[in-house]
Amino acid sequence: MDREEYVEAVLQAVESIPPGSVATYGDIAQYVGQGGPRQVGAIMREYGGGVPWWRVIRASGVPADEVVDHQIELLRGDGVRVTNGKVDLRQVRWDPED
DNA sequence: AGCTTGACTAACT
DNA sequence: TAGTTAGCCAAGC
Repeated sequence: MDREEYVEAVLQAVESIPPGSVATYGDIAQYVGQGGPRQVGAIMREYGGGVPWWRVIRASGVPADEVVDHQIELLRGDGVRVTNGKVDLRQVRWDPED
């Protein structure tokens, strides 16, 4: 699989995250079946502009340091419960089944 | 070919 | 609960 295809796959995965849900970088990597969390993060940095990138957060439930503030707002706008700057993964974690 | 870097993680302390 | 450490994977030099 070429890097370009990998990027597409990741972007697609992110696009398929429904409003009100979030996924971790690791989840995306796992879903795509290739690369790792860091690769996903790198892609979001470059090509994330066209997808709901704010629904992708760290496994700890906290968004990337760069965009914490903005991202939290967007998430809340999606109806995601955010407690003290952290997302409650136990309840809004994305399930590919949906 | 070897080293550095980073929207990451999980395990330890 | 908060810091640190080691592992991770691909890209760029």
